[in-house]
Formats: sequence, C-alpha cells, structure tokens
Amino acid sequence: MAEGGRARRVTMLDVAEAAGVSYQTVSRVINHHPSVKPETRARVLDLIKQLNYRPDRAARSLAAHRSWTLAVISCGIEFYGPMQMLINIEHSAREAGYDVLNANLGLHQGNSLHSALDRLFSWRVDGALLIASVAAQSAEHVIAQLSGTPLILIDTAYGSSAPSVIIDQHAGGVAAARHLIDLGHREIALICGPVDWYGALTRREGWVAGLRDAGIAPALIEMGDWTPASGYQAAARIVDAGARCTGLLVGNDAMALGAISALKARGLAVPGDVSVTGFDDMPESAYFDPPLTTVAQDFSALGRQGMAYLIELIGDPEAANGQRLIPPRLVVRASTAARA
Amino acid sequence: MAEGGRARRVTMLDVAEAAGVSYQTVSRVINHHPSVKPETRARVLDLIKQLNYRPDRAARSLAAHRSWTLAVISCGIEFYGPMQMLINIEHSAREAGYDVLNANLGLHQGNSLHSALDRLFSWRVDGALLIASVAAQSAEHVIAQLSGTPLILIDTAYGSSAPSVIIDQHAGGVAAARHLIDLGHREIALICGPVDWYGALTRREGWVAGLRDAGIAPALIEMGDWTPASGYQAAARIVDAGARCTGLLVGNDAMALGAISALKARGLAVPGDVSVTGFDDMPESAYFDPPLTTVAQDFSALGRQGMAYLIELIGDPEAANGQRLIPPRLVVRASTAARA
DNA sequence: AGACAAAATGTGAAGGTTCACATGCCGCCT
DNA sequence: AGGCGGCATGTGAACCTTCACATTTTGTCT
Repeated sequence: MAEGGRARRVTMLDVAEAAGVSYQTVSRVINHHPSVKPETRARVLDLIKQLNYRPDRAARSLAAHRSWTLAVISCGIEFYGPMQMLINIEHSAREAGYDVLNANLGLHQGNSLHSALDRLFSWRVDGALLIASVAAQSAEHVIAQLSGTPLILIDTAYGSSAPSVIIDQHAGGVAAARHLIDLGHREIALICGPVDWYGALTRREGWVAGLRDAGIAPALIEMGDWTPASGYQAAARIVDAGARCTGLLVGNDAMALGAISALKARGLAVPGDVSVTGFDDMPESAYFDPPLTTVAQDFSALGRQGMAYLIELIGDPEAANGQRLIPPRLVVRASTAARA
Repeated sequence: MAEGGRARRVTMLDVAEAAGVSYQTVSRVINHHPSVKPETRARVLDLIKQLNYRPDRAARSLAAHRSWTLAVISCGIEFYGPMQMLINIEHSAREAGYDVLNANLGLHQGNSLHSALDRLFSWRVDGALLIASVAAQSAEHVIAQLSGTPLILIDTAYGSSAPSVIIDQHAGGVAAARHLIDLGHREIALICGPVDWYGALTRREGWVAGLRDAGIAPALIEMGDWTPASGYQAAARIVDAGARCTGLLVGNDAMALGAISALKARGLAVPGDVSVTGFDDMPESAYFDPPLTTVAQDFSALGRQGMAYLIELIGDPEAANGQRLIPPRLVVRASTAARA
C-alpha cells in the first residue's frame, strides 16, 4: 500500500486464483449458495479474510439489479417523534442486513422531494420507507415516482389503506382525554400541532372523540408548531382569552413544557389549577416540574414493524394489506390531578 | 409498464439513440463536459427528461471509481448533541451534492465498528466523517481500515492533531465557570458526563481551569450518563453528601433538568440556594423552571465546517491541517443568580 | 487556399459482480 | 453394466457507465 497510485482493489478474481477455484465459486461462497463443498468454502473464506477482500457493492448491484439498500425519506426530523422513528427504522434495517440511504427533505420541500427521489431511484434501492408525517408530501407522488419499488408509509394518515405503520394516536388522544375526564375535569382546552401533520390531526380527533363520549366539547382550541415556544404562546393565549379551563391537552411534550411555563407565569398552578397532558414521553418529560402525564409511543416497535412490513413487501409485492397500528400507552405522572 | 417482468431500465444508450448521438455524448452532457455543442446538449437534455432517464449510480461508481457518496459514522445519536451533528452534517453533505450513507454504531459497539466500516468501504465512499464523541472508538482503527479514504473527525479529543472539527467545549466550560464565579459563588460542584466521552472530559477541564483561575477547586465531582435520570441521581448524591455548594456546573441540559428536579425535591431553590448551568441549549431549555443558563453550541456551523474540511481533503489529501474549533456561546437565563 | 489547432463527437475497453447455462464427476438404480 | 439424477464447479455474457484514445468537423491564421 501507499504505492504511489491508489492501491488496486482486491477483487473476486484475486481470491479465486489464490484459492485455486473460479471466480464463480467465490461468488457462490459469498452468496451462501448451497452447493459448494464445505472444504472449498472454508478455503475460500480463509483467503477472503487473508486478502481482506470485500465485495464491491457497485458492481454487485449493477449485476444483480438490486442493491441491498433501502431508502428512508423523512421530513422535519428536528422534532422528537420523527427523529426517533428515523433512528429506529435505520436500526431495524441494519439488523435485517440492509444499508440505508437517507433523504431528509426538511419541512419546506419545494421540489426537493422530486430530486430526492431521483437520487434514491438512481441507486436502485430495493425498497423505501417514507416518514410521511406531513400531509403536504403527497405520498401518491412518491409512490408514482418510485414506480414499483416497495414502499411503506410511516406515521401517515390514520386509517389510510396504503401499506403503512403508525402509532395509534387516536387511541392515545382518547386515553388522554378520558384521563382528564376521570379526574373530574369538564372545561378542557386543546393545544394542537400544525394542521398539516397527520399526527396532530389524529391526536386532536382522539381528544375530541374522548370528550364527546363524556358529552363535552373542547373549551378552546389553540395551535402550535411543536416547539416549546409555541406551546408557551398558545397557553398564554388561552389564559388571556379568559377561558376558564382546568384541563389542557397538548399535542406533544415540548409544547406542554412551554404551556406549563406560561401557566405558571400567569400565576396558575399545575396541576393545582390546571391539569396538563403531553404526547411522546421524551426522556426529559419525567423531570419536568411537575413531571408530565403524557402518552408514550413505542418508536422502537414502529421501526421494527415498519421494516418487517417492508421486507414482506419486497418478498411479495402483493402482500400489501393496509395499515398496521401500534398501541400507545398513557403514562400518568404529576401534571394531572383531580379537579379541585 | 406493469409489463409482466420488471420494466427495463432506461439507459444512456436509449437516450443516445433517441437523440441521434453516441452514448458518450450523453455521458458528456450528464457530466457537464464543456465540449458539447449547445444545441446537442439541449436536445439530449430534452430527451433525458422525456424518457425520464436517470443515470445508474452503481454503474457510474463502478466505472468512475468514485461514488459521490459520503459515510457518516456515528454513535450514541440518541443524545441531543450527536444527533444535531448528524442532522447538520447530512444537510451540508447534500448541499455539496453528496449522498450520505449512515452507519450508526450504537454505544456498545463490540465489533460493530469493524463490520460497519466493511460495509462503507464496500461502497467506495469518497470520504467519511466520524462523529468520534466516544473515546473507545479508537479513531486510528477507523483510519487504518478506511485505507486512504479522506476522513474528518467530529467532536473528538480537544487538541487532537488529526483533521477534525469540534466545538470548543473547553472555552465553554471556562465561560460557565467564570459566570458562576462572577456571580460570587465559591463552593461549586460538578456533574460530568461519562468519562469515555471526549466532550465530557473537555467540559470538565474547562470548568476546572475556570475555577482554578479564581483559586477555587471543585467542591465535589459527580458523574452522570447524559440522561435526566442520572442528573437527578448525581445531584441527589451531592446534596446527601452534605456538600455545601451554591453553584452546580452540569455537563448537559438534560442532566441539568434532572439535577434541578432533585434539588427542588430536597427543598433547595434554584437559583435561590443553588445556581445551575447546563450545556447544549436544547430548544426546551429556555422553558425549564427556571429557564436554564447554558452553553449554546452551533451545530449547524459544525456540520458546515466539517463538510467544507472534508471536501478540501477529497480535493487534496495533503490539505489536512489539524483541528478547527468552533466557539460556543454562554446563554444566561434564570437558573443562575448572584450568591445570596 | 492550405494547413493546423481546437472543438465536437465517436469507438473500444474496462470496471467487478451475477445470471444462465454448460460441463465434469460421483453414486445409485434396475 | 448402462444410464440417469444431483452435486460441484466452470464459462461466457450482461449490467451501465467512464476512461483513454481515435476520428471527424469547424474555425482561424497566413
């Protein structure tokens, strides 16, 4: 090495010669083909290690028409939820032996979706996962452009019939609402996430459904953008509007943190005057003041199931059978209490 | 399409025929080679769009010996800092026209580093960035195995002579310590991150250096694992040890949150009895109770500079010239106050 | 007008793998 | 003993580009 020009790559042929077999036999060893004599296989494997040979992915996918690579298209991963999904999906993919190519669109996508898909497609990815949290992304567009590549949607519209895996945010919303109701609250306000996020919508529908079951309508509905700052402002608006409410259902933990801060700043105690719930269960949430009652989402399960579904689809493109739901879990802490 | 077998890919040759030129000319158009007659170029580009042709990355990198792909190797991205680095690096890479292959090792790496590098190497990546926050990763090992591939270390040992970009955590530590001293604090305890993280070490050295300048030694040093829970426990240990301290320097915001929670639980007011500082400036930190004084890190700049450095290195492997530092910024909020 | 350089385009090979098929060998059945 | 099926291995072509070089066209200078 360090031989002036870049050292020539070790190729399958080098291994074959050294082992005294043909390149095809080496190929078979690599691909775990059954009909190779055990001793031949051993010899080849030995040489592979000795020569430090690594198959060339480019050549391999060129010849095989598949890349053992998956695409993960995401947006808005600056937020806790999507980020966790991404991490867990990648982890599951790797466990399944796939490499992951990541296209991160950012929220203001313009035609970046198009170019991102171009990029991924040009890699001949074997499949794709789209973290389709945001409605504007028009999953159909993706599907069309991927032209036949198996695709799983993650965190998309509740009830979508496309192959998708989502956490059952509706159930989570219902659970949170019911929790407040059980504590005796009747005047309950909502702080939702941005309307173009499916999750925000579904959580809200869950809340409303939960309230309706008890014959209650939301006292007030405000909107935030998932950030603590927006949660602060939304809560401030609620208080300043003079709405008398003793319960506050918030779309995620970060906004809940901001909301609690605003309530305190206005002289309201949590949960003394107002009970607050969040959504996500970030590691921090248990250490908020007060510790936050929230809806925990099993992102790890989401990642695993998403991958499992995708692998099914890669194996048999006809296997698509709609949406799979992952149940959330209500975590009760000290930010909610019985109505005074 | 949907023609039974998988639709044949549109190739350069298809475009060439349609445009009435040779495949080489199409190649030249794609690669922005100067000597192509403008009208020919226009015709070819038109056909490319019409036929929806996309160059095949696998074939391209096989032939060209480069992939326009970068590897980002990371570990522990479940934490805020490394995660932000990752996001920003990917973003910068894409802006520079590179695709990013992501190898996420997780903390307990075993030989996963080895296999990860194998994977990346087999892709013929043009360069690599290693988020080398954790010492155990032995960057040398990576460098050796990458055998000549340009590599930049991110968030590694302070003062390392390897091509690297880090945020100047030492300066950040000094600033935090000096801040407490300026407020009149003299008994100051430390809650550090795990010792195998370079950043934890450097922050601590910064704190100690800052205190030493004022002739002060740390009252007590505790350790956490970056999580809020560990911050809680560390602070609890400090209080329970009976150490009288009025200042608490914490290794990151998450642990600071936990620490504040523990202090309150022990009846100590923040900042009334104890002033607390963090590190990171997460979006949540401004909404803690009290809002956290912390050291903000410019992860975006880190990502940009890391990529810029790597591109220099890819262009000229001899361009390596040591470590580049990005200054942090002390953000003073309400968790610190003058000593009573 | 002729010659020569530069621009524009084309040709053959190579890159490292997999696929489809062909071959050689052995054991077993009737 | 002849033949046949299965296992183990080898051969040629294909995948889609880029590179190095060859060739044709265009333009310019004297």
